[in-house]
Amino acid sequence: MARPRNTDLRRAQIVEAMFSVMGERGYKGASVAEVARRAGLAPGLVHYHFRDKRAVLLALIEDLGERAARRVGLGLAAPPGAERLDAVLDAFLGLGATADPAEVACWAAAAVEATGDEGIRAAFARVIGGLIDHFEGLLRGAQPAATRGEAAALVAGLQGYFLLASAAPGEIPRGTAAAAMKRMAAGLVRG
Amino acid sequence: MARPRNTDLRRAQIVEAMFSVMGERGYKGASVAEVARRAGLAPGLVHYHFRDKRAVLLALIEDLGERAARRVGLGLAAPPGAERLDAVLDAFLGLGATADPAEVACWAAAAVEATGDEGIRAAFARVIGGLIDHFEGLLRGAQPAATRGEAAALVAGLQGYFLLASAAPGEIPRGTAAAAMKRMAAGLVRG
Amino acid sequence: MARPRNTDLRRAQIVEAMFSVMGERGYKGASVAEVARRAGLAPGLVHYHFRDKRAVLLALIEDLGERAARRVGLGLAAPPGAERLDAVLDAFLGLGATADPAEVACWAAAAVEATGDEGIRAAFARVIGGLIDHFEGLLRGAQPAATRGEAAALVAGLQGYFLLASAAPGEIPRGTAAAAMKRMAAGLVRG
Amino acid sequence: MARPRNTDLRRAQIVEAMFSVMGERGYKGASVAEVARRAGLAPGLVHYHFRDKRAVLLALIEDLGERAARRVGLGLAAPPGAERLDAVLDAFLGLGATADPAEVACWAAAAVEATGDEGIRAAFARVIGGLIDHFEGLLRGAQPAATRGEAAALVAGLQGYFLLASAAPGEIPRGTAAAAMKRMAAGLVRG
DNA sequence: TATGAATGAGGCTTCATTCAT
DNA sequence: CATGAATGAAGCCTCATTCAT
Repeated sequence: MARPRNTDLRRAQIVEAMFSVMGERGYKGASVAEVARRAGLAPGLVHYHFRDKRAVLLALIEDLGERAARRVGLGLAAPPGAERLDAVLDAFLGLGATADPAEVACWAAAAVEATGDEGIRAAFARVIGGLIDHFEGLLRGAQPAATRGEAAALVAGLQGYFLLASAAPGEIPRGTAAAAMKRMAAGLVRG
Repeated sequence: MARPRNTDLRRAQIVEAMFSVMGERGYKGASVAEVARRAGLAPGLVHYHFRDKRAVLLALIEDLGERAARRVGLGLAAPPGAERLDAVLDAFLGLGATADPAEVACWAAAAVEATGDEGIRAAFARVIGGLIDHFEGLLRGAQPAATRGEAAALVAGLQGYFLLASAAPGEIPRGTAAAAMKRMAAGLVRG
Repeated sequence: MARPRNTDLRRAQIVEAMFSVMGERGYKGASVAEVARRAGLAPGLVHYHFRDKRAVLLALIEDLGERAARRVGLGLAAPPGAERLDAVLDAFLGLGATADPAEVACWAAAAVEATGDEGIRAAFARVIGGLIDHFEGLLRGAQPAATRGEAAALVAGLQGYFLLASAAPGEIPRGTAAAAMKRMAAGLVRG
Repeated sequence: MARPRNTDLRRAQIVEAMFSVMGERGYKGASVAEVARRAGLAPGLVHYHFRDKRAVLLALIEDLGERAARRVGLGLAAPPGAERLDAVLDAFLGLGATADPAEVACWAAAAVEATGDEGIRAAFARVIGGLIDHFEGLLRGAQPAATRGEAAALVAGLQGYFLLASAAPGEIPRGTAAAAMKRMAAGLVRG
């Protein structure tokens, strides 16, 4: 007897739905009702598995970090050094087939919420910090004198690229701007 | 009676207040009542001078463009070429004393709204396009072969810097990351 | 131009409606929507004039205090001393035509909320304290050695009478129990 | 399998938990989930053992009656007459070490619910009636001409004392007001 | 009996917008 | 132009109750 626990599954479903809705409407615009609907769940269930809407955002921010880590992972097949950095940048810039408008928009929406909320900011900063860590390693692989500040600038560049790709797509033609982004990164490597 | 028209003054007050509130709480979080309060006006007056809240955002986006143009103007005192580009970047990165958290946060909040609204997106894109124009000229001044895609990447980098400075300030130490940002720009110039 | 302020009127209407609804259903059972309906107002208006539902309760508690003071006032026509105490007790016990089920039930409902909320408790205590003050004076008028503890016991007795008249009316036949209540009070006066 | 029946135990646990929670938050504020948690049971179990939340309240009211009867019992060790009445009053007024905030608050919360619900009112009235019976006997033991109305007034006084001790403790100093309460009771006995 | 997930109604509150003055 | 009250639609959240296991 006793129902089997399925909280992890449900939480994942809800975060996924929040990901999708927030990508379209931002955090405030993502109503809990709509998130539940898109997850195929009853409205009340969201609050059974999460304390409140904010907790869903926190979980989503973790999830964004994992998605980013996966993208980094995609590039690790390449040989170390400049080539590997290049491959990872490709994975992020979506030169391949991995571009995802929702993911891109979620980063921006999460950042906006982070601005006004201490706790969100901390979670967001942790994830961004992890991303910078990854890029610091990649940069060092190509240029041993690379600094953390440079890795941070690189991550900022990617976030900005995401931001504009989402908010002013016409002005940021994915191909050419992405190529220029890589050239900027190359500037760091050459020192 | 011929009461002197003061619509322009009022509109500016309201946009300024929106700028301030939205910098703290985002667009959806900026209630009309709070905007009015911060402008020192009665709530009803906002809708006398603007059709709706969205119209205030549109006006604010214009305003952000003008603020950016002013920053560009700050650098025009420098001699043309690499030095001028450098001076303008300084003005944006706030290496001088011009950093403004509200401005930075407003860009991100506006971008998020642009994602989900055709009209906002168009206005935002126009302003971003104008900014890219400016940087395209600056880049060309330093390196005649520079492309619009490179200018776009540069603007994206600045926006990303703003985003993270606002959302994860601890991870983006203003000094070192800003310096790296300039080095990235230099990479573009050297081609 | 400019709308005339009518906040005081509206607040009074809302408190009156809360008085009525809460007398029937208790505080938690008194939904803001029902309170608004009974006041003939739109639901949102309650929160325009009061920060939240709790603030309405606080205002209502003040109001209960004023209603009680008015009852005390009714007895002040009687000559000082035992007669005046007697007249005030009559006013409270509703031996006359002043019994009001809602008032009686509101006292109990307010007391219950006071139990679990520091701020409500403070407001409730202040009003009860004022009532005790009145009765202390009345007791002293009849028996100079009377103490505040005796006044407190008398007020407690009245509150208990209200409570049971509201919750177990069949067991507290208004006439005979009220008479006994007065006899108990008389016991205090004789010392 | 013949699992041993434990319904009575479970019901008692649940009533005890309701007693505890309701003493802090009132009836409406006592969520079934919190009651279950405090009973150490799963939420669903409450509705297995009770038709609904209201049924728990009805059981709790019975329980309050039994607690009161036990307090009366405490005083029965004293010799009949005025002394016994005195002892019972002591047991109720908590002059000894038996004061229990939850019990006191539960009486008030139950009374409030009784106001708006026929069935609850009946159950509450029955318990109050039983209490009045006890006090009628006690009063008669001390003063043969005592009436039921006097017993009712006495019980009302005790309930009011409970009410204020719970809702405005600062205004009802337990010691002196309790002493005055006893003096009021004495007034009845002397007739 | 027991578990804990699921449901859906309803409550409080916020807020863009309208309107009488 | 200006004021500030008024409206009503959502939105977030809680919770009694049901149900599959």
